[in-house]
Amino acid sequence: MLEVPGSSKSENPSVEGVGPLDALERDIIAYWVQTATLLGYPRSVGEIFGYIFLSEQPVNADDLVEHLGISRSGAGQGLKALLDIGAIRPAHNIADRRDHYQMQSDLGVLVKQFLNVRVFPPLEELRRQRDALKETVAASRNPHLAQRFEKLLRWQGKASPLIAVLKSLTS
Amino acid sequence: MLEVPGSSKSENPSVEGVGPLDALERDIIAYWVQTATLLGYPRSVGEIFGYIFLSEQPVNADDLVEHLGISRSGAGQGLKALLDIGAIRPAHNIADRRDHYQMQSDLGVLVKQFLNVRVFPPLEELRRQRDALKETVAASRNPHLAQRFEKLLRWQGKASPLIAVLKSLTS
DNA sequence: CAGTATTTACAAAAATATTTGTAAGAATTG
DNA sequence: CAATTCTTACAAATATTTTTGTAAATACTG
Repeated sequence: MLEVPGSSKSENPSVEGVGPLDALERDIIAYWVQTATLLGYPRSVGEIFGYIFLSEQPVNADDLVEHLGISRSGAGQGLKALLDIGAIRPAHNIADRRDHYQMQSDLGVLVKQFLNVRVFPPLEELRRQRDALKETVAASRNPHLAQRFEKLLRWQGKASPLIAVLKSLTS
Repeated sequence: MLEVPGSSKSENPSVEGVGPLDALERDIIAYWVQTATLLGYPRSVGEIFGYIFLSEQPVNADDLVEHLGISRSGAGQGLKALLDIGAIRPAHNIADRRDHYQMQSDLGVLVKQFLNVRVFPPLEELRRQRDALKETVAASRNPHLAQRFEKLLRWQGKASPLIAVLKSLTS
């Protein structure tokens, strides 16, 4: 499923293309797959990022198809997902019409975009819903529910400093 | 799929058991389902927590089967998952042999257990893998890979203050 | 300690998410 | 601006996760 990125056969002395370097590269990709999984991304996204992390040159979708054995559309979608969170960035001025990408070396950009795209929007959606429920609970004149929501809002209050820390990373 | 928790028919004046209070309760459970999803838990876990959040009395697995329309084993597994992260706690001294649970009102306990059970272990596993890869990369004498790992470790350095903040919540 | 009730473990079924293949849409080049 | 290449969108196929049902294990009661 995984081939050697970046280096051509001539640079890789291992027999049958399954030498020590390949094993290391597989392990590194597996590491990124785990990282992606932890962040809620599918395996393929981790593989793609791993491949780009390994590759010395900017990478295009067809490289991924060829070396990771995934479909063209899977490659496209994965690249889009990584671009969305700023994990990779377009590499310009390449003598090839196809879009090429390379690793985003600025961690700040990655964290910022990830928070803005993947963390804050669902969090704000939850806050919106919570606010709406709070109104309805108040109107319901149900003392038990009112008490539960008091607790919920106290929780929210305690959590907000932490969210503020994250927000500060965004600026 | 959802029935009215806590309150018996006599307390609930709505016709056919589908009055305004029921709608609100469904919405509140839906809120917790979304929260659970955000944290990587399946729908059922969110429903169970929502039901316990709503319920005035401690809840047992059969209550969940009856009111949420889930299977007995699903109820058991969901309760276990919630117990693991400290979202609910056992309610003792109940005149019933079955295990009863209620909402964990101490947010501190919840955050602490959640971090210890769900966040830190996979993070440490990644660190372990990263350290192992670092060794292998150093041994490989591949300058490009070495450079990539330098960057990775610099990233790790920048992220560690944030992890330290989380760790401090654990104490 | 025998009998019953409850919980846990695990394989099968169902539901959900991911990946793929194809076709339509843009963009680029000559 | 026609032809070609590349990308995007979306339905079908595949893979994975979640839920269920049953059976084994454990704990309680009389």
